Amino acid sequence: MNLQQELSHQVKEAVKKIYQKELDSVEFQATRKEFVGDITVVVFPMLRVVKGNPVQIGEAIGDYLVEHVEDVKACNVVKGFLNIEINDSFYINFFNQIKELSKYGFETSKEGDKAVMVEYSSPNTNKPLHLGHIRNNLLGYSVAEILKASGKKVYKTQIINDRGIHICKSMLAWKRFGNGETPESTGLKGDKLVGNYYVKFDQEYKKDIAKLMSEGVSEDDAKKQAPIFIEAQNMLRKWEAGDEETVALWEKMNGWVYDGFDITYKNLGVDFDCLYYESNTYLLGKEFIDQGLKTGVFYKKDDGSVWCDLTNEGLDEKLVLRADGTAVYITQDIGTAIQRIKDYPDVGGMVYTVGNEQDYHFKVLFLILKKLGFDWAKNLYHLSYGMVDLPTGKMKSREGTVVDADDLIVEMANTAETISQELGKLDGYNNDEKQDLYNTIGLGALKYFILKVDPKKRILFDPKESIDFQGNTGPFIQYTYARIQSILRKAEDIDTSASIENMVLHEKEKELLKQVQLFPETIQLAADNFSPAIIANYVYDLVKEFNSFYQNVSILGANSDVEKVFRVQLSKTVSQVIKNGFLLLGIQVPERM
RNA sequence: GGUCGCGUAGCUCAGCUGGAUAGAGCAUCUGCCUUCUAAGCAGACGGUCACAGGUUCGAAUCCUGUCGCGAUCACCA
Repeated sequence: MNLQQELSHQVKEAVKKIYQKELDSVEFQATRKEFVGDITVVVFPMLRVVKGNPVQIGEAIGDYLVEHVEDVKACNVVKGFLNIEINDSFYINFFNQIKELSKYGFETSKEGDKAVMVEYSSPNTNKPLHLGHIRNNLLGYSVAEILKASGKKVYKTQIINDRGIHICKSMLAWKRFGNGETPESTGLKGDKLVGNYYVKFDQEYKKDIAKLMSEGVSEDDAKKQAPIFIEAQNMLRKWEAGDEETVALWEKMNGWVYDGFDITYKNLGVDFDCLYYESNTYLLGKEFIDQGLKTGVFYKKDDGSVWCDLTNEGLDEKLVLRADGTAVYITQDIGTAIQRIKDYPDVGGMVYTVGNEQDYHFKVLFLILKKLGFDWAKNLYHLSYGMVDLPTGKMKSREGTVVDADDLIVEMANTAETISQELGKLDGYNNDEKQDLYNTIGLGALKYFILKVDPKKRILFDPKESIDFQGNTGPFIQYTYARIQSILRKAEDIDTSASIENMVLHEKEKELLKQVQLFPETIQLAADNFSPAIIANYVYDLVKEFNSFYQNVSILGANSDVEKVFRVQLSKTVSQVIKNGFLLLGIQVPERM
């Protein structure tokens, strides 16, 4: 039983003894800084059961607690708030218990538990990754790590959109204008090279449209009649028919793109346990349409098209199979979801990391899967996130108004380098070590910048205003970690496992311990809400608290040996929590900076 | 037009599922490096929580409506 449960129980006992009334719950909150105490019981809700003056009731309960609960040192009542002071020994006991756990706060999955599959990234293979993909990747990766830490078994996956008209556009433009260029011949990253031809296609397409329109064709018709567009469609048909030359070209260019993506993923520090390719899954799902027709989940219109009526659920009617019998996007998604459960029978739920522009799509998809009767369908979650917009508006690959992922990563490291050199604290590091550090810091700044905001809020990114390295930022937190490591290097002779007894805690020490105590429940909260932002904000609060301690209390210069040992141990524990918290965000911490 | 999301300090964001005088960072201003790394600390300034109603002991938080911004409503993906 933890302290809050114990107090809750005792408050109920107090009410029973004093007022002969039963309380079904007790409301707690952290005591605000301006009042004396550590934890506060809110008396107001009790007034429904116990009639009387809240101050008097609070005082009566307080007296009872002081008498009956060992860890309660004293109580005071302000208005309807019963502030409880907890003995230092309680915090010290807690500290002795957790200080040597390397993964304090993390749960491990139990044998037989259902796993969660987290899908993220899922790019098209016709262009390089940009800042929008970065948000997707960081969110998906981090949520997967948080779920793991909360005690779930997790598979990270993605579905690679490797087929379709967009790929054919790049292929066609390369074929026509590429002169046999390759990543090797140009020195370009494969995804960049292919992306260039996607842009090239769009330019030619626009020329075709303009030409047709000058001949009096309407814009809509021109878009459909443009010769280069028609040729791209032909190419898609050839691909679907398995035309050897087309498939070979497709494989070659996709290969270039994958090589490029691999580098970006590696630099970003994200990974996957299994991959799905649309070229393998785009025909899936049709068999389940028949099944749904039989059970009445779907119905067929006269033209042969198949629909799902969701009007009772407040949505529209949704097409699930075209009149010509071909699959649409959602058909494929139905099939892929089912396929995944077949491939990984221990999976009991899935998380889809996809932008909020697809909110409606996933609402419909989940509803249909439920109607089809899959029991895991209730455990599907759309991790919907806001777009990353530029001051000029939306990013568009075709128009070149994107913040390229690789470029941004390099830029962040360069900024880190500039700042590091100005501060000049890296004597003794060789060039490789320095470059590593710049990457760690630059990436830390970028990742924290994106992950600290609530996923569902959109992010405005102004390339002209560089991402901060001070205040509520990744580097600020990394810096605190590095400072602690510096202390630990100087305190090598101190026994970090020695048990602490009979200490009087400094106010800053107690505040730190309270914050450390919150880590386990913070992980659970972040997992329940699929929100890395909760972890980011927690670590920030912890670090602020530590810095205040660090600046106001001397660690190595403590008055007594006991205090010195305790403070070193406390610093070490805090640094461990920082490191593990940041691990959940996919951010590394440096030994020096 | 229907549906969904968002609106908190000049800017960027917290605010734990209803609790005390709404908190941080950036920016501006004031102090603190002969003592553990100043990417830091201590402080000042800054608010009609979009607006209007409602629910109750109590609302930034829950409900309704209005306004603003965004997304979505394809036999596209």
